[in-house]
Amino acid sequence: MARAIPTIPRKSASQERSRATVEALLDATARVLTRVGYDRASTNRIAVTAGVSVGSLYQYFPNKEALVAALVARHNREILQLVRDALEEVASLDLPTAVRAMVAAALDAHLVDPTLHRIFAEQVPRMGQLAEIEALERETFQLVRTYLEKRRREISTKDLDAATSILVTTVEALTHQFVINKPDAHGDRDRFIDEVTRLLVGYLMPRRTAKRVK
Amino acid sequence: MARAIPTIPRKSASQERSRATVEALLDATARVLTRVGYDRASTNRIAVTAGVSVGSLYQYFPNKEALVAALVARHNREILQLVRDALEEVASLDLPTAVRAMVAAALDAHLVDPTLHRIFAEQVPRMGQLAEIEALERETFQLVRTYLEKRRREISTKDLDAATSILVTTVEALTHQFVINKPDAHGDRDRFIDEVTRLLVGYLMPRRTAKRVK
Amino acid sequence: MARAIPTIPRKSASQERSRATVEALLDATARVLTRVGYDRASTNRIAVTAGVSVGSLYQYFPNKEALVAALVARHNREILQLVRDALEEVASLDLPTAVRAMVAAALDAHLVDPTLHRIFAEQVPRMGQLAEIEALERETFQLVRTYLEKRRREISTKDLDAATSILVTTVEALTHQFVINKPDAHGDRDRFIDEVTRLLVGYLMPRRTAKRVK
Amino acid sequence: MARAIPTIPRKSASQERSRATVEALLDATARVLTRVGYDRASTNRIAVTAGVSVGSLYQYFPNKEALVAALVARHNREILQLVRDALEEVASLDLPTAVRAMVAAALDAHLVDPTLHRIFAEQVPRMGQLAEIEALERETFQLVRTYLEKRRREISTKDLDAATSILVTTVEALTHQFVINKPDAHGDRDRFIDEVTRLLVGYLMPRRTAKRVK
DNA sequence: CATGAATGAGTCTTCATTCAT
DNA sequence: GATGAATGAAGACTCATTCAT
Repeated sequence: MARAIPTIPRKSASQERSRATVEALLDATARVLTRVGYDRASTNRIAVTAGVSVGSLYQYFPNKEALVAALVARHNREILQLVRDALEEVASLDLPTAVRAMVAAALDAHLVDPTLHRIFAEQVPRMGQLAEIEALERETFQLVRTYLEKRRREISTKDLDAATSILVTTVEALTHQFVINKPDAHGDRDRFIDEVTRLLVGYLMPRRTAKRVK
Repeated sequence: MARAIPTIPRKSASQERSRATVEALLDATARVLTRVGYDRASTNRIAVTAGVSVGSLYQYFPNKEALVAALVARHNREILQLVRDALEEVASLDLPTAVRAMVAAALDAHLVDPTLHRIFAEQVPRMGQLAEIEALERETFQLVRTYLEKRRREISTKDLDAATSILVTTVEALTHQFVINKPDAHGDRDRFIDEVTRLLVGYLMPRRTAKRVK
Repeated sequence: MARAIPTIPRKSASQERSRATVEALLDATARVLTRVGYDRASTNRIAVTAGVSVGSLYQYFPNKEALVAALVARHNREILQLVRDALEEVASLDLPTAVRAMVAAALDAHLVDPTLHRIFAEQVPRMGQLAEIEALERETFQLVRTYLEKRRREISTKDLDAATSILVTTVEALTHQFVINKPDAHGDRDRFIDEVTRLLVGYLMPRRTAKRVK
Repeated sequence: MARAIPTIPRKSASQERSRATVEALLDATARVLTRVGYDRASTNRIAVTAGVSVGSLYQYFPNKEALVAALVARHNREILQLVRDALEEVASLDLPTAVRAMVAAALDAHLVDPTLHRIFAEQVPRMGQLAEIEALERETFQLVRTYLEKRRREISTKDLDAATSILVTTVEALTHQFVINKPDAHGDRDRFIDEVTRLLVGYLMPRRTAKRVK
């Protein structure tokens, strides 16, 4: 019998080419988006920037929105990974420390590509309906909720869903606003994290302070 | 002394007609925006809806953005008035009560025209540069900050700017999210206000709980 | 009292301008159609040929098909007028003479703009659903049927609908084929008319021959 | 004399595969044509439907038109066979019976694949220039003409070419119209055939009636 | 020979804006 | 000032066809 031919599942040449094209298109979309904004980002321009023909663009994305949505999804996936890692690291720590770490992680997440993030926030029409994006939001929710569940006893609020929702929304909003308004406030970073942490910890475990005082 | 010339600013007939046209255009913009969305809202369509010719539209607004910006401004002005009134009413009340009232006011504000609000939030490209809009945001900030200043002694945080910023951003984000996700959760309303109030009061006066316990 | 100002309903300037634009567009469509065929006739090319902007084209016609359909309708209307006139002229003549005149009229109709006619026949996708075109076909049917009804006693067939249908279809098909295949057979024209007349008269009044023989 | 080399045309394996691919492509073309119409029938879609790559399609057909032309040709060949068989069967019968049989055959021919037939008639740009299609038309003409020639003495018209032309065109037009307008008029079928037969027999042998009357 | 990713010229269509009336 | 017909740049998208693998 002949020597076993290595057939480890390898992407066929064409599959790799496809993948490369898709990546090039997403990169180009990001570049064009940051350079000229959403409205002036045409599919033709994106294709040219990607070094690919418009036809190829439409081979992989049915329309402009889908293209941008895919980019958003990719971006969100990266961010989600940061959040996931952060939560994993703090899984065993006490709540205040964990919250602080999470806020820091959220801030880092917002700084992955701030320009792009800003574009997404300010210009890209919300396509909440897009399944993938919603899924990512739901996963973030779940990750946080799961963590809170483990710490349930330390938390005063009984409605975990509400607490999670408030947590996620608040962190997102404050982080976002901080990054938008102080793009280079390196010094303020820690103070900002302190404040937000205080806000959230005070919400989740108000008794703590009380008991101590007693 | 010369006879007082009546200079009480009185709109001339044509001035009034102008004003009416402008109002009609803004109303039409709102209607078209909510009906077909930002991208498909063309100036021609808006003009037709307003019962006015496109030419007239351009008589009053240099371009499409200015038109939308004016609508946003008008909408914000209404909302700001609600906030102003609310703050005035609670000026003398204690902080928890005041915060609760403000959250309620913010919620009301978001419910003035939820559909339009959603469109603004999700579809209208942010025109942060537009002077008038920025001014309104600044005024909101100032109103809240002024209130906090009066209550300074009850507040633990020393950095009032930071506190104001956090307050405004958080209330805005949570309120917005609540309205978007639960367009008809009448029952949840009070629980929502409770939670947000607790979050913010806990942040502004953490000692309170402690002292009481003692 | 001042002299009565003549207010005979006259097309306003803009209405006339509109009408002129539409006419120019239809003429251009005909020209482009005959020059490059249906498939290569683009709306942009038509607009340029008409000396009008594409935008104007779309002001009056929602799409290419509508434009072509309007042209077909205009062409059919001209042809229908020929048929109508011919039928009116022969209304009082005996059937054989009338049929011959009608065939001649049909032939003339097909020669109004043979190139265009050929394009319509060979290249333009049938849009049978278009109301106007169907209406014209129905009117032709009615005109012929009405004539036959008047001559009912001379006709052997009892089913007038069937007879009309056969008449119209046959004349149309034969005339069309003659024009297509012999674009310049001037001499054959009379012989052709003879044959078709014989075909149809033989169908409508077979007894005639018989009686004569007796 | 050299040993006879077996040249009996035998399809090689690959030749058979080729043939199968071609058939698959034609079938797919028919299916796509009937499903989405001519304009939306793209070569890519046809290839996919045929379970073949676009590249292969172009291996066998130089362009889209050739593909459709081949399908038309195949369809016409089937129809022609029906006509041929019908004429063979009636070769020895008297003219009225023969004509009736032919009309029936034409009707059957039109019902082979009415949807496809309709598409050809209404949507496919005439490609009269295509040699094969013209050849088929000429053969139909010849078949009919040959039959008429055999029956020459019974026919009054002297110009056999003209008679053939009129016969073929008329039958084609009437049959087509009948199929298009009454897709399910089972009952009318016989009456229709009667009428058309009467039309044509009356044309070919007008004396007949006369004689009878005597 | 088969494959199917890539191509890109060419379409249709929209819409903010202008300007003659 | 009002009107609305006209403009035309620009964009989204298609599809017959090619060619590297």
